Amino acid sequence: MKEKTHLIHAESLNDIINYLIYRIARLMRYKFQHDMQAVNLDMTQEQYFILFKLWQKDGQYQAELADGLLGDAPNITRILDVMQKKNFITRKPDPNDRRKYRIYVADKGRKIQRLYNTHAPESRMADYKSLNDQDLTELRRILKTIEGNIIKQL
Amino acid sequence: MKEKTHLIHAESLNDIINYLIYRIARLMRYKFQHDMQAVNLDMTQEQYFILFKLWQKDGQYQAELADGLLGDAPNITRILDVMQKKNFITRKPDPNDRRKYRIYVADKGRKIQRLYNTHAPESRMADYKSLNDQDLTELRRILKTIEGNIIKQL
DNA sequence: TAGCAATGGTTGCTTTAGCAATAATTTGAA
DNA sequence: TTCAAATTATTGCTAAAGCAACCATTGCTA
Repeated sequence: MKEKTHLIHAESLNDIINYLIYRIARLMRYKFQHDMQAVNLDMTQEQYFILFKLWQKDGQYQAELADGLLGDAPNITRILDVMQKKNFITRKPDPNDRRKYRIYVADKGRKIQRLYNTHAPESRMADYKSLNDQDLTELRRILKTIEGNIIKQL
Repeated sequence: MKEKTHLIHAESLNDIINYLIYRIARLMRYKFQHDMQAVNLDMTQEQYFILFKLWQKDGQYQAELADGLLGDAPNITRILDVMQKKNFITRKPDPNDRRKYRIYVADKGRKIQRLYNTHAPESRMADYKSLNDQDLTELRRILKTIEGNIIKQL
């Protein structure tokens, strides 16, 4: 028993990467929610991700939004339901294919874009304090590698 | 405009670290679920985290389990409800303080410990393919740094 | 062209997660 | 000692997430 691969047999829960990721994902979500409330916005992180996608390309189909691992179709349906009620987005039926809906950013969705860009950076910045650009590049590389590995196994 | 800090103003959603973490957390959770089903176990990742904590120290109070960022008290209550129904754990009232309950691993919880240790490693290993020990040490360091930074802001 | 498979989206069910409020017990302070 | 404050756990509410089943529409093919 010389081979103690700490890849897997972590002694403590705190060294298990799944657990680290799980906790940090929750923390980020939690902090996001509170940052939003601080600027009087009732928006979740997931809703923000969808808005971000729409800012990049407006009028996407729901199926497109569900791609990129943002959840399955039912999940998107329900998140959009909430976002529509809040006037973040609008659904417009596609004239060429009556099964489809195109999703557009609505008034409040635009307002959020401005608000977020002016208020969020300082708070976001603090999350990465004492880490340099190389650290974050490394982080991205490693996370994307793991993501790719997992997807390959599904 | 020379200062393009890619810390914050990521061009693409895929470079935003929150999003990367969010997606990978979901992927891991998803994969965990399916790995469990492959060995005929109806257990979620969260339930596993709680079991892991109990394997390390049996008979913890619910409040202790809620610590370490495993969710707030109501969340733990409900997860334990499910785990109790499945005979993963048992709740025993504390004789010294009638508000408290001690949580113990039950039969099926032990069985899972054995099963998981025999079946999971290969699958878990594949997640980190093409990453070496130094990468993972770096990953832990960076994630823990971010976690610390976020906690400081709450 | 008639029928069947595939596609896009929705609805119902369960679990996780956070918030607020509540109940029961213990602690602490006047 | 008595009464208020803190602690422990629970319940109700809403949102997110995965699964299965479903409906309407489109596309394909026999």
